[in-house]
Amino acid sequence: MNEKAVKTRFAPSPTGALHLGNLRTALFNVLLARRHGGTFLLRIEDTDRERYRPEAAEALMADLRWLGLEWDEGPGCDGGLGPYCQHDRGGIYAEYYRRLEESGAAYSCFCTPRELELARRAQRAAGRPPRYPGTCARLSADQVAARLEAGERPTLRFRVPPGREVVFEDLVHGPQRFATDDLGDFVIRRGDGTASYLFANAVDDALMGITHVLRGDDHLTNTPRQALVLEALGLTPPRYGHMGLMLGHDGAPLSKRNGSRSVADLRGEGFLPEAVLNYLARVGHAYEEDRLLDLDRLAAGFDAGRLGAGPSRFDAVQLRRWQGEAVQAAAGDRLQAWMGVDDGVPADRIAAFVEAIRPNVLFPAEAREWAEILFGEDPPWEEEALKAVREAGPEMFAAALAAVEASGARMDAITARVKEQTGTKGRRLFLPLRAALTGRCSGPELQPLAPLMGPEGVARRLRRARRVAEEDAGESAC
RNA sequence: GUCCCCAUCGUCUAGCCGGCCUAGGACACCACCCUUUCAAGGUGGCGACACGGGUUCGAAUCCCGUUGGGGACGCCA
Repeated sequence: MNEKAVKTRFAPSPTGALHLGNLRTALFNVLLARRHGGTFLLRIEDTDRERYRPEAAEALMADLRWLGLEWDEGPGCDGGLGPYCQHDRGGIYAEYYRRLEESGAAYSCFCTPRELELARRAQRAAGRPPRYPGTCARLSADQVAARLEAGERPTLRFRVPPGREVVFEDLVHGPQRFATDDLGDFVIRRGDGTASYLFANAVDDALMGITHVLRGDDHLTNTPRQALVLEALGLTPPRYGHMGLMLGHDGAPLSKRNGSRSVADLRGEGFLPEAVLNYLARVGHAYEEDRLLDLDRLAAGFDAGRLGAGPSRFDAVQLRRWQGEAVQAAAGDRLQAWMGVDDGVPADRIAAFVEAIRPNVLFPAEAREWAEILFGEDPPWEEEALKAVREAGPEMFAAALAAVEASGARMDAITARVKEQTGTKGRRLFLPLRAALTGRCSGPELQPLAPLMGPEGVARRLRRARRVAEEDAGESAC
């Protein structure tokens, strides 16, 4: 792309939570703008009063901010081309509707939803494509006036010119060509006077100076309609790039059932924004670098020409992989806040605690489990751990206890003593100790864990293990 | 039904104008190494050009068809 000023946008409709699929298109538009030093605009497409949810727009913006996807222009960030909520743009649209009506490019349609539905059903049944039959396309001015007089509330329909071809160059698909004869006349203004998507979205892109739009493949066939509207208005359309949709892990459209989650869900689970971003940036786009990249580097490596045309599937395993990278890379104090273990970990040991468990946790919930294991009074046993302790026998823990009395909570002293007195080594040495101290067979390195628990904590756990091992010995003796 | 899009390892993908591909990487998986445990790390392995025709000296790469998936055809966006 060599255009001077690239301007992209994200234009969600506030009908619900921001989901992974939408977020990905937002991300790519941010990346494209940043890559070229351009601007990224946010526009709220809230023309549908039926589905509009007032809190959704705020939530959406909060989600974008959480991810670091700030907009250069949009709500709360006036660039002189607002307003940026379509609900507030009715006055602007009115002028363009007037022009379309005047030139005959649009006409009033009095068909009711019921009639239209019936017509569509009949067409389908007859094996024909369901398209507006043109019932109102040739109403005379008098007829229209009379029906308006009678109180009918028509929609405004765009008159698709017959026998033409609309051609455009898609950023990811290359040259595209559509016959207007395959397009039915479509509604550009609802009966209640609000603007429909096909109209508002296209007009606003042009009015707001958008140069590039990256959107889902599902919009590819909308493009010729939008191009026609803009052409009739003498406005310049942006260049479009339609990327393959992100599907669920089963290949079906993304839904709750097959992996789709909202940004709010992800945040609630403890996903780090950079993990989400790094994952999504690689779905439908490839990076040379397969390590965690910040937004600037993600932008630097972004190339709209490398966007995939084919669909891709959501994969939770890969998302988790990036989460792992993000946790390892995060600064200690941020991780501390993220873990939220201030209540369960003594203040003077919290920093060391964070570093000790960092390699072994993906989510705050796991951090809290480790806090409970290390600092709780009576941490729970895992079955395998209990087994390991019983098999080890009480002598091992007695020896460990002696080491703690002599040298404190030091793993090296403990293992040396136990090895010396019982002759165990390797897995048979470490596993029972790990089990005794943590109640688990796997986890963070023991070396830094012991000092965190302190001599008292270590001793208490060793006594508990010895007791359990003794009970077991007694039982077997019977 | 009409129109449109897509098709490389299990997943994300590299492969853009055909030869440098006995198809590369990452994640996952498996094995080994390392570490007196688990994990991390290191090394290696498993593993794909949907199918059928063309074009060509030569095709994953170009063309056609088949199959499969997706989308649009809404007073949703």
